[in-house]
Amino acid sequence: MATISITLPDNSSRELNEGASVYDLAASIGAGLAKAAIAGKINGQLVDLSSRLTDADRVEIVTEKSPEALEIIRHSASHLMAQAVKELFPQAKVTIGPAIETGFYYDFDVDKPFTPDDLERIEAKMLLLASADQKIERHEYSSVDAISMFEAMGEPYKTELITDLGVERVSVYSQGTFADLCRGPHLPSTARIKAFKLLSIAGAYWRGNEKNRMLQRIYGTAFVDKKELEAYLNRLEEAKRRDHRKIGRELDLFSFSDEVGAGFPIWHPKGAMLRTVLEDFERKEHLKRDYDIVVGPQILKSELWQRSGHYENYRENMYFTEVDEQSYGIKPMNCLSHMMIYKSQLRSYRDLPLRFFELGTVHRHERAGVLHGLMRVRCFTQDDAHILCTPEQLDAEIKGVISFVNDVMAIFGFEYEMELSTRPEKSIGSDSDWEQATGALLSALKDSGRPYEINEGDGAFYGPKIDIKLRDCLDRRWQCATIQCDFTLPERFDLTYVAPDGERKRPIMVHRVILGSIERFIGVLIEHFAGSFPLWISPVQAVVVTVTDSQIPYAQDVYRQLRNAGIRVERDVRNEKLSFKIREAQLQKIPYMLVIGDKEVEQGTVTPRYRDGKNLPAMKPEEFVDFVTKECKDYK
RNA sequence: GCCGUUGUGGCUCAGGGGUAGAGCAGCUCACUCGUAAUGAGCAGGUCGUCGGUUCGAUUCCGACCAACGGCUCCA
Repeated sequence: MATISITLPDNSSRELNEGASVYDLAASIGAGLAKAAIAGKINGQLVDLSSRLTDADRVEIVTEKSPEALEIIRHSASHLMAQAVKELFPQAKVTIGPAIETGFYYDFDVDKPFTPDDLERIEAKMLLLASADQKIERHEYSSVDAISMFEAMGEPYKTELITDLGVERVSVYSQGTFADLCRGPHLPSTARIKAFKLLSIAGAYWRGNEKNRMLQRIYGTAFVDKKELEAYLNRLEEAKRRDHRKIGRELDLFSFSDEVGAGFPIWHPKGAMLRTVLEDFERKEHLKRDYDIVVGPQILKSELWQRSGHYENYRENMYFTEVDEQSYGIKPMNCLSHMMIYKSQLRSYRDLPLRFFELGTVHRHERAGVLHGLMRVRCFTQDDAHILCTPEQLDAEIKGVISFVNDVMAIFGFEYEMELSTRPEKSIGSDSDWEQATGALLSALKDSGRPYEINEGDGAFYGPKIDIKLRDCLDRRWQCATIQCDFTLPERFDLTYVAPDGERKRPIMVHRVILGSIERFIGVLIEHFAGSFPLWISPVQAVVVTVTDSQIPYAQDVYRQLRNAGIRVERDVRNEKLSFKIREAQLQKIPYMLVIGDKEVEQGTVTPRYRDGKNLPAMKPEEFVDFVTKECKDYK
């Protein structure tokens, strides 16, 4: 019999009989590997274990430990779920069911939406089908045959998919009585799906288009083993515990009220203090980097919004009001007053770059279904700036913004990722504008030395942009900072500067935020720190607690002294046991509890207890002031 | 905006066609206490809003509002 030669990742080679599969290769290496194998990679291409090898292939065995394993397991789990649904609800039409970052989902077209009870039944069925050890087999068909096959099965979505694929041949994976159009690869058997859980039901549009029919989506997750599944489910629980809406209420930071209106947070004293600290920080950091602080009005004449194009493109999201027969638009963005400040005088190239910074509060009428705590609101404050510069300066300005973002994220301890979005199909501006701006963004990204991704065609119609997504301690990503180049506004408002040669030229405008919105950023901070904010941003940094009533006069003195020194201190001189007061301060996540008993009164000291339970040595109140001041200066 | 779920005192939740309960929080009193809950008593709700069915609705039905999980959109 003829043999073929296969090269392994370590560059060693093996001889196998012609027609051997990936599995045969694994088996020839070792029984253990054959058992652990779940798929293969032939010349870099993921394939099933049953795939045939040809001479001179480079082959890698994918096991549960491989990075690709999870995706395959989840994809197979989604097929298993579809099979379970079809068995329990034969009238359900299957559509698509991919693996996603946190698990998998499958969309079904059903007359009656699934209920939580259904979810349990489906999961139970899946367990049964998994343990049945059904072989998962791949078959290839011509598209024509596949279409008539799925037609016969009464699966119109599948035939639509095949038609749209526009290819000659498609692959179909089957297990038991269930068959699904799929590229693969998959596990060799359903028994290999060992740890999964269905999580939730949701509506989702067919092909993500809201004009299409709404399908019923079931989300689930799957892992290589039960232990990892448990770990993930625990992480979900932890996220629930850290939910900023819950902690926001517990720490009395903010609230929402039906009477005020959906999406309009009201900031309680402690939340407002937290904001104030962040805003002061921002002003300081912007001034350091040669930004000018500006302030514009909350409402501007509607004519101005017409000129900017917002009226045409953004009207649904805007609030309007009319006074003295004059229509005004409540600003959804801060750019217009910044434009007008630029235009208030003749600008020379010597004036540029101009960097206008505003903690601008904007109102946007977001669709009702998208509101989410502080993460998505209808009234929020952006740390917004518009940089107006010459084309030659663009490069340095973008780099400056990225290094600004980098500095700020380091202070808060966030990791982040960057994405460049390039020219979309519908866009304005010349080719050279786009080339230059995209080039500037790209070069700044390369310069940053950090990994970045490119989203082809995902930019705004008015210019390319960099989105920055920070990662919190649970590895979730949040869009906060963005840097956008804008060709429209300078054009529409006819912004110019006088160039060295005396010619009028058009400046380039960069729109950027660092934290994004104060609201969202605070939401992220709350979840990241689970409410235990670093000392420098804690709304309450310390609380003076007395052991008994006899220490009250001294405690009042200490409180006054710290307040006067600018420490955000509270006092708890209630007639309660110390342990009770400690507990309350602990639940409020106050960094320092300054315990005052007879000993402290005698010595004129306080004994700070940190919220981790450890005491600092007793110290004079002024020493504590120095300590906190120093820590805050270092952004601790 | 769309699909689904939910809406009972400040918070967490129980209950259910005959106008409502618990714990915590609050208030009062006693205890004067050294690092995560001292005890006792008191008070607090037109059961999201508006309609309908009914002798009678907080409970059943409908509409609206809001929240929650998603979709779409986004800082």
